[in-house]
Amino acid sequence: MGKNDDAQGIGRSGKPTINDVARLAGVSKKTVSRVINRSPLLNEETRGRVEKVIRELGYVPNPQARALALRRNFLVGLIHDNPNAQMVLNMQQGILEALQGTDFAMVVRPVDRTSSMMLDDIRVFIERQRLFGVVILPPISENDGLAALCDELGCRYVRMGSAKLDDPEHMVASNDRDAVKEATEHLIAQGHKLIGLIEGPDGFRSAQERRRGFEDALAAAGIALPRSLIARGNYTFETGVTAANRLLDLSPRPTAIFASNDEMAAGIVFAARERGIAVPEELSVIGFDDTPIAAHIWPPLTTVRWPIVSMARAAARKLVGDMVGGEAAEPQPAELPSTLVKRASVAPPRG
Amino acid sequence: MGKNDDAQGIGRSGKPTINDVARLAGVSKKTVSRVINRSPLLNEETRGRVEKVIRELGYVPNPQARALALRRNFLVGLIHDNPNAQMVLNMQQGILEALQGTDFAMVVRPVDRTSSMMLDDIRVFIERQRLFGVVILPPISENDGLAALCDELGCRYVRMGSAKLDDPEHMVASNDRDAVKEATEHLIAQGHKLIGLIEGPDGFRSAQERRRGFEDALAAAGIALPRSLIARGNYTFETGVTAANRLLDLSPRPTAIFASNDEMAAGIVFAARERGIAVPEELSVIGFDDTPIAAHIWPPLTTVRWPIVSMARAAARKLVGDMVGGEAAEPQPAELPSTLVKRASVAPPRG
DNA sequence: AGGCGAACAGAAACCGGTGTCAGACTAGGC
DNA sequence: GCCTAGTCTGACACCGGTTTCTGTTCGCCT
Repeated sequence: MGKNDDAQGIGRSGKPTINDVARLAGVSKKTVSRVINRSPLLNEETRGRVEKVIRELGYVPNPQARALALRRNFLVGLIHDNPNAQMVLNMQQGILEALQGTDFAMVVRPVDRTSSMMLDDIRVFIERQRLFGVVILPPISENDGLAALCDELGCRYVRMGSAKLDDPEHMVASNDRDAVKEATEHLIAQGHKLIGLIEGPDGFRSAQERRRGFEDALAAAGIALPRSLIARGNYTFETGVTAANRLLDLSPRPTAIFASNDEMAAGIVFAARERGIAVPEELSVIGFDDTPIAAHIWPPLTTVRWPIVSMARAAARKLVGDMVGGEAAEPQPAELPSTLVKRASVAPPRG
Repeated sequence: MGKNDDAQGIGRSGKPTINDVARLAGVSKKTVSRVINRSPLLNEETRGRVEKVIRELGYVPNPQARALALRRNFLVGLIHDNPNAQMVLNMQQGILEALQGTDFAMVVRPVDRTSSMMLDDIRVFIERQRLFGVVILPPISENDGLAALCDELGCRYVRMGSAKLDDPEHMVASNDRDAVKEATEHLIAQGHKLIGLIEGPDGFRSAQERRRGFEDALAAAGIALPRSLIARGNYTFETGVTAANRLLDLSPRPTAIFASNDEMAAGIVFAARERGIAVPEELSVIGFDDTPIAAHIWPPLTTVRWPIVSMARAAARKLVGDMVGGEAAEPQPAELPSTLVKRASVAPPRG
């Protein structure tokens, strides 16, 4: 259609504005705005014409102006308080994949769960940046106060976690319990009967779910689980070493140990090595997460692969889904499967 | 709707605006703006009065409005293309520490160095978000085209790297060469004479610097360095295994190997373990970076601690330094020292 | 014919700050 | 006392969108 009718092209001094688009398309600003914001009451023919001009001009709406007018920034926040760098980075990757090609960017916000100012800090963060939404990583995703804060601020949120909560709209979870049950059954199938557990910190949903999966498998096999075979760590390598030492002091000694994450599983291998206990010949080990360290120690760890990149992608899509067209708009799953990865840290018990 | 011109406090419906401050302080918007932006031509008495009102109201300028008016967002970007999650996360931590208490937030942008669209993607990223500045991580920090792009876009930048470049204004570096020299001297002091090197990828400044430090130490000790003792990896665990296997096939076999980063050093330990070679009794290993994996494998790795958190903090302060008051405004160093961390992967050679 | 709603134009206000420039007010020189 | 320079301040336009409001045109219904 007619373009450079009367006025020149675009203002000489930079990128095209909404006025340029309106003028060249022969419509009003408001109509262009309707196109951008996918208003439903719009003639298809008009929409097409405007979109054509937008494409030709390479017009991109100024995010700052939109943020000001809409009182909402096109930013999704990533809130985490996580000791595991690989996990956080994988989450970032998943979110960025989902945001690829949209107008959204990601801002990262690590927080300190132990600080009394935490919720206030997050409040300031969300308000100041006028975040569109946030993805909340475990373990802090289990903090209901934070979810309530998001609701109060009108900030969308998706919590990531290890088990489905009541509200699938705000949740992306994995099925840790089933996966750990499967992993434990793998140990049992190898002939292990004296199996230790290093569980995660008290109050963590993931720790609870994984412990339950462990107990499920033992119960199903009719194997007793004395308290003494359960130790607790806080998901760090060092506490894994400590907990492993406690279990390895037992007599009779367990022939296998499941750890609630890979860091602690690496701690088991480390502690065993210090004591001259051979893995997997004298001690089988299974971890959880499948972080790089699992494959990079000797022996490589059998572990449960936690689909965090997919989970993060799903979470981000769930957040921005209805703001963008196409594939992202389709409903995102609330649960993704974890799978057992068999490597070299498991063998049948001796004797 | 909702405006209350009367002398009441603030509109009940939200946070105080610059107009509220102006009205209560009995000055104009512009004067408040001058206070916020630390304008020098301002009566001290007026400034004090306005600051008092700002404090009482808890007023915080709206970042979106400022971004629109200034055509510049209060965001610093982190650009990286890095395989090492721990390093990236440490960088994020350092940057966030420096940004703590300022008006700035951080947005993260991983890029694909191999993509031909990379520079275009980054251009769009910087322009769209109107970034105040970016911190560029190695190895992509060595890309001069990217620095030129930032200059063109009027976006401040700080490159992080392993050696000082010409321009200390845009650089925060470590002294890898000296640190590796010291690490290698440590091996030599233990009595090693047949020392292998697994260097990083071709074209990486860090790889080059670390190799030079290695060569420096050998040359100073009068030890020859045949080509065969040098293998190359690309900073991943897997290539470390491959390179180590090549070196361990040699006869005579090296009694020590220095790897240009910890991932590859972990690969050496892994490969040695596969072959039944005891570390450190039969093979000493030194890595670089001091990532968690260094302390979490057996034996714990002697390595060079790379001060990336401090470097990132310095980089971010250098970026925003003159925008905020206080300590951050003081000039930031262009070089920070790496230090040798002695652990258990080094021992005197046998015999 | 008159009525009605959909689709859009155009103007103006607004979001919450910042730049420009003119004017007021003070101090010093004659 | 008058003029000039320099210091401080405020009115107003502006950044680039969105929203509100009043029309206007057109097609369709009764």
